[in-house]
Amino acid sequence: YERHYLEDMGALGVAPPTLAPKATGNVAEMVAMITRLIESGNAYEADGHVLFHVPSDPHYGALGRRDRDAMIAGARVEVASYKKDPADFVLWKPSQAEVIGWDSPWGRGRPGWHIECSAMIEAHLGRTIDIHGGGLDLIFPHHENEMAQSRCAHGGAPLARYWVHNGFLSMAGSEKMSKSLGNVVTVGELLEQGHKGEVLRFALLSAHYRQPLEWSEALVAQSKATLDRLYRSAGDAEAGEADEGVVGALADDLNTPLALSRLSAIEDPAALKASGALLGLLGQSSGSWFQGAGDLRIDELVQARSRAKRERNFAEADRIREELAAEGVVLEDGPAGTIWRRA
RNA sequence: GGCCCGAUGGCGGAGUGGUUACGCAGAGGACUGCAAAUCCUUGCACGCCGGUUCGAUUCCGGCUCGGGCCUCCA
Repeated sequence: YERHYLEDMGALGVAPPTLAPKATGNVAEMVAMITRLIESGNAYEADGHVLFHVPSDPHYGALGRRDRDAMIAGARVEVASYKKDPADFVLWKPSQAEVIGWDSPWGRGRPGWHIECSAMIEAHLGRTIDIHGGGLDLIFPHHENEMAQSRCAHGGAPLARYWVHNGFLSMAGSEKMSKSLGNVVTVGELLEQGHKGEVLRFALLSAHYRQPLEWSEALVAQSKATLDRLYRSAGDAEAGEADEGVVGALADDLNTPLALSRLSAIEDPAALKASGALLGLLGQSSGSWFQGAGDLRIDELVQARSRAKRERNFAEADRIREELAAEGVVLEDGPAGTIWRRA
């Protein structure tokens, strides 16, 4: 599963992570953090569980911008009897014999969801990190709780300086894409359908990360058409200086749609190449973009057609062009001869 | 029910208190043996109702619609 994920991300031009810790390998760190939270009075043991005591943290609720009363008033789930406060959440819970578990000062059990992240961030990145990302749906409770745990375990030091939450991808005409609804389209499937990873990347970048994005065939087609044009105008130039407009758009909270639109205004191919690189685009040669690995048979057919054209045998020339069109190859006659590309 | 976010032309999407991008698709023209590509021209919008303002797509309030969350699991 992890391998597929990394392959898909690679196809989209996403850089691989330098560090990918696993929760199961960091249980000791979680236990240590929970112990500290108990010592500092922010957590307590009850009925085999260890719970974070929300009222002990005066800053709780800042991220999700909700107050405690609203949270409690809106609660849909029964409050477990062992909680001191309805908002308290689990740091450690007991495991039955058949469930995976680790030994701890509170008996055999497993960590709660939120503490995993807090402990691994502390262990691998330090107390305060620059940017913490995640989906919009994780703001509450997950990130709120992570923040609270780390803040209280670190004497008030914030967990992250900036929070970046992305909007959802949805399928045209349906609700949010989710495995349980069965309306997913995977990167792997799209690649198998013949879509290029770079096209998918462009499509994903076409909406601001905070906005929802509705996935559709039309979106993919538009992205492909736009990239085709950009590749034509970039040609095989060496990357030069990136365009200031593109840099400015990205510097403004990663405004990728604006950055993409500014790509279209760049006339200098070297600047276009460099600016595209900032977005992870236009990295291929125009030859590999339009023709892929190349094809000798197509080259020969194109030459045969050029001969026919020279003899003004347009019927034969058109026949060859249509034959190639049928397999998705488009010909363009220019002053320097005929070039071909895959549609 | 509570809280939060969004609503821009056929489609994607930026942005703004007054002249509003850009891309894709469309239309017309140039070019071409015909096309393709390219270039030129061109039509098309700011959910609804109020308010503030000389003026609102932009600010405020309400409404409608869409999306997310409300401590079960991760």
